[in-house]
Amino acid sequence: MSRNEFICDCNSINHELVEQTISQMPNDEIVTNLANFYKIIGDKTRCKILFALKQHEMCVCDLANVMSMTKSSISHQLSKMRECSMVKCEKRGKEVYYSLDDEHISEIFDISMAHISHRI
Amino acid sequence: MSRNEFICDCNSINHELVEQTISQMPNDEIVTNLANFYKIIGDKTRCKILFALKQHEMCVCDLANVMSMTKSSISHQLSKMRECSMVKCEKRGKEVYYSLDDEHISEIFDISMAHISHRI
DNA sequence: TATACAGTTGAACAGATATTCAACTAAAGA
DNA sequence: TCTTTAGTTGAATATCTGTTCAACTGTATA
Repeated sequence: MSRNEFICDCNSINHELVEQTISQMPNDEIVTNLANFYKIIGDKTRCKILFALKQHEMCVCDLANVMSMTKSSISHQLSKMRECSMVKCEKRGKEVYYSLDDEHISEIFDISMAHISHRI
Repeated sequence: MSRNEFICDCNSINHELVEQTISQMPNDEIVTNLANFYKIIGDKTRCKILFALKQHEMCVCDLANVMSMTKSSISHQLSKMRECSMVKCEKRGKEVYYSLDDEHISEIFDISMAHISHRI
């Protein structure tokens, strides 16, 4: 990348550092996935759903009552969480039981919780 | 909480589990903080800023060039990241140098990255 | 088979949020 | 002191996102 391709014309730019950082930046797909993953946790409703499912598998009605929200609203959120493989579901009779998709989710949630508690 | 206070009138509710989960739910302040923290990482631009600052401290112009974005836009994002103590800054001459606020941020970012890479 | 129930889904709406633009502050150098 | 430069800030706009509502699917039961 040559000098005049830089978007900002400040004189204080550390060109070597900028170019090195660009070259080390993870590819767009990874960054997108990382951001999308955190966007999902970055919502009170979904945080609480994760916390609830960490305790025990639950059907949509259970979750609706835990959260004091409508089934529809919970179902929409669960759909997003399924999309990114945060939760999995299993239909048993008329009910659909949801649980965390894998141990990773629980772990990362614990670490984050500890991190936050540490800062308050 | 008595039976008729439940928001959803399904017959399949596991009342004991629901009440137990509600009682174990972290208080609202903690959930809010957790969600807000992740909302900040849950954005491509801010993910990239974090990645860049993990490599080295940088001024706003450096970051603008790394990201190919305007100084104003970067500055707005840095402001949000400062608010939740993700980054800190230090004015030296005309420039303002930004860096990650503490080791926690770097750690949690690494863990998340490993987690995501694992899933792709 | 008809009905009730658990859950899903798409459209619509309201509130949140990222970027742009222009005006501003503060520091450096002429 | 005047000008330039690095960065900040508030308002405006466009886009995104969470919840609601109503209609729908599939399963259980009377």
